[in-house]
Amino acid sequence: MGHPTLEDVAARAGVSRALVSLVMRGSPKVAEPRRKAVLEAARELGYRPNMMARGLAAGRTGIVGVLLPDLHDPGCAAVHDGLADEAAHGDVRLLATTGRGRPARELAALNDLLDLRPDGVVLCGPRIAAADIERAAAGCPAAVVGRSLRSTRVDCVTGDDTAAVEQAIAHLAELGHRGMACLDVGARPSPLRGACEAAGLTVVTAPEELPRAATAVLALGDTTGTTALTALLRAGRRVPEDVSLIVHGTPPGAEAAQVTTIAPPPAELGRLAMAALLSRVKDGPSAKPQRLTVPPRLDIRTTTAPA
Amino acid sequence: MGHPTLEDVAARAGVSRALVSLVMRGSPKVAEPRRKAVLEAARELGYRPNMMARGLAAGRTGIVGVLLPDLHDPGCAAVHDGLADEAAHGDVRLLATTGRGRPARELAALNDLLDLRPDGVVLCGPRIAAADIERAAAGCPAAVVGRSLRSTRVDCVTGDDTAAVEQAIAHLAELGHRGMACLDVGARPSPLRGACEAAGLTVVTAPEELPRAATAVLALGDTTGTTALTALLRAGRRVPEDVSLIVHGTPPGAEAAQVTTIAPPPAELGRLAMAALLSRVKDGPSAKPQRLTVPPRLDIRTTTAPA
DNA sequence: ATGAAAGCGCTAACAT
DNA sequence: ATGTTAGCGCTTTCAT
Repeated sequence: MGHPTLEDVAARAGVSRALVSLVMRGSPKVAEPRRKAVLEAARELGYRPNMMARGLAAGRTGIVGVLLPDLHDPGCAAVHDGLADEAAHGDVRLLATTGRGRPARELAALNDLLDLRPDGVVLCGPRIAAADIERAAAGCPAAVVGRSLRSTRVDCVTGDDTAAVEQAIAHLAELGHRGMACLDVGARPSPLRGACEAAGLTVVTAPEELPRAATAVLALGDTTGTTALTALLRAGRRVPEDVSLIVHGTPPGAEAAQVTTIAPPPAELGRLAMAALLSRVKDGPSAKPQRLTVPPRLDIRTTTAPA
Repeated sequence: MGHPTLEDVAARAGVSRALVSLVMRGSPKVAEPRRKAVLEAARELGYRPNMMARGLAAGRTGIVGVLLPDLHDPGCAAVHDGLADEAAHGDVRLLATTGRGRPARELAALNDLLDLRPDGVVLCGPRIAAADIERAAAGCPAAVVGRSLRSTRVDCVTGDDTAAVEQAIAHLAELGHRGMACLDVGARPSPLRGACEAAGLTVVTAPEELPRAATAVLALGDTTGTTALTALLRAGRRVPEDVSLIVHGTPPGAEAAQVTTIAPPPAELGRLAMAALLSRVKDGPSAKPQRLTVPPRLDIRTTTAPA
């Protein structure tokens, strides 16, 4: 035989199925002796509720699906932490799928998630078409982190990129730097590149291309954050004596390597998104979508110093 | 109304429910005109199969649950890639949960996974008790990556740690290094530390503690990998001129930073684990457990040079 | 090749 | 406080 069912537990405890169901869901209206007996029987049999059956019968699954573009992105990991923290407040379990870098797979992963009939979905930095997101949101409460959609039903939580660039530049300017450059390694151009150019920064895509005159650099991108530091150091330029470095993003090891960073706190983004989603799940589709913008946080460590 | 059901599709296409079910699962024994009509109707209604109902009725869910200790671990991300690659060969969807660093939460996450009645589960570097793993494996095919269990039903795939240390030391020795040290930053001591000590390496837990005499260091741990490099560089020691560095693990940016690494290829671990699991799913619990050990791979980049 | 009918394990409304 | 019952949406024999 496979897994024991509610019925098995009921038989062993000498009660009805419904009573067991009540006990399993922690209903307060079951007499103590009965409850004890039921729990005991369940334990003895090694019973575990079947979420498939429960979800089907209840019309809600208690699942919140999380779509991640890629597990390698440390920013997404931090967002997920925030999601999980906040999810603890609701009666909800997080289940993650990933697109592994390809939009097509991301869409497939999202569809797999939706087939589970989750109570809601969170899309982290989705690369799929806006129309696909909108379609998903039509059938299931949805929140998006790190991308701003014009939508009537999706909650969006994003960092304030322009402010981030401005603050980074301001910090460097305050330290007396005049020659600043922006380093955007990474396969695709960072969404921040535009803001950097607008702010008058020279943008280069490799450390060697940095103008010698630059005494300060703003590096873009989570994954390439500490890479910029090592590249600089190995090129024989001392940091921060010769050149100051600010990284935009939340690279792993930034703290250990003591690099100054600026970024919207990713866990905060996650927390806000989950909070918005949970309230949307509670209030029904009526709730009007929230569009939250989180200010960046500047963590001054030891890679920035006076010019 | 909520989501359209099989019945809705059947009604619209003017056929029976069973026929639609066959079409949805791609059965070959449905006449072409009918099939077309059904698919058309499904598309028009925006039908999506309900996995809860399907899983309940079919007795299998097509889900493989993946338990990750922590999304921040780049090694686990790579393992997951391998799992996903191999999973594409089976008719299976990956769903991930995480313990976020705490064994208690990891166990909870595992239980949530098991409640879904997955066709199988993969545990990546689990920190929970062996008994808990064994219990899980009793009800559901299970594979473990990165930890070796003595079990009659769990497949285990691990890297060969001793060989890794040996090869790292051999590589350094070949380059003429005699003073070698091992750097094990990280909250908990690395499982490799023992092997390093056994090999006669001095183990220190902070870069400053490295003996000046050491001309080569073996750094342990995925997350702290490039950290070791920056710490060395910023301490004014040139790499590899003054000191050679090998990192054990798969730190993000290792390639970009050109650091020499040694590690079992994590994606390979994942691929093997999923392959083992899928064959176990097919063959039933009868299959005897596989215990696979993957040899390390040495990636010589630019942080190691002759003494 | 297609349809009819019996569940899968559970919840929820109702009855007692 | 506890039991009865009718589904939830689907798969799967078994007829036809």
